[in-house]
Amino acid sequence: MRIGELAQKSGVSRDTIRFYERNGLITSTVGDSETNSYRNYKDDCLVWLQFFAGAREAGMSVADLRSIVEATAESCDREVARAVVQRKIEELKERANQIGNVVRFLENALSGSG
Amino acid sequence: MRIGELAQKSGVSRDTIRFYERNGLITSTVGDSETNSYRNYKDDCLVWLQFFAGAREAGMSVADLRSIVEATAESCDREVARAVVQRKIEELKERANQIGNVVRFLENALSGSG
DNA sequence: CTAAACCGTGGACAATGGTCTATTGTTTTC
DNA sequence: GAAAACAATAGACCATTGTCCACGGTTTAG
Repeated sequence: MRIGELAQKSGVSRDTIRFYERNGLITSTVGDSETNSYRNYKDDCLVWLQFFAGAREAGMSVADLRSIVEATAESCDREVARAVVQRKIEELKERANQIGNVVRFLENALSGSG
Repeated sequence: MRIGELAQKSGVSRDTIRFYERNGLITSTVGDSETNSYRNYKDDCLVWLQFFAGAREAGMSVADLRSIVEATAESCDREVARAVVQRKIEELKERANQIGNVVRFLENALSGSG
């Protein structure tokens, strides 16, 4: 599919898709038309982009995402990939914990001074 | 207390403290020495800074923090403050949820392709 | 055929959240 | 009293994460 369709389906803007591509989060191929150099995106790009959107909201950096993408590439060791992802999971859980602390602090502040 | 002590106790760098102060997260007063213009920070600055550190880790922006600080100022309506803080709490909980989704996605990816 | 919509490339611009440096003056410590 | 540590201010600088714009070319719809 072309970038416009991908953008529309994923809800991620063309510019951001290109930005992600420049940063190695997704890849595309140049189609074989002789008249243009439009790029082609496979379905898994859509899946990734949807994941990226959620992950960014969850506070993961583009660098984090890249490390996951890279680790899970076909060429990579399964065990290494597993370790990288596991690590990110731990970090996310820590972050969730931290959010819990902050929420408790704020709730406490509310009831304490209310 | 002076900025150095505050930095050391809070674990937040002088530069960052000044940055926060410029952005209205904390305030200080100029001491009454005739020879210098060193600023004075009260104990509650330390409490705030510790909160800020956790809140930033939890993904809150400086603007978020400012809105909390401003809403909870003495001069402000208790009910307004409560509403602002409650709103932030909801946002944090949403974020925690989002993290949960991402974690589940990643855990699934691990067990799915493992 | 023509206008509208699309595409690629490249680079400028912007907001956020700091960090570092330079300069000048003050305290503290030896 | 000299050196080391601290302080204030101002401004430069940096990475991150996009967004926007201009350009020239392509495809599609009417």
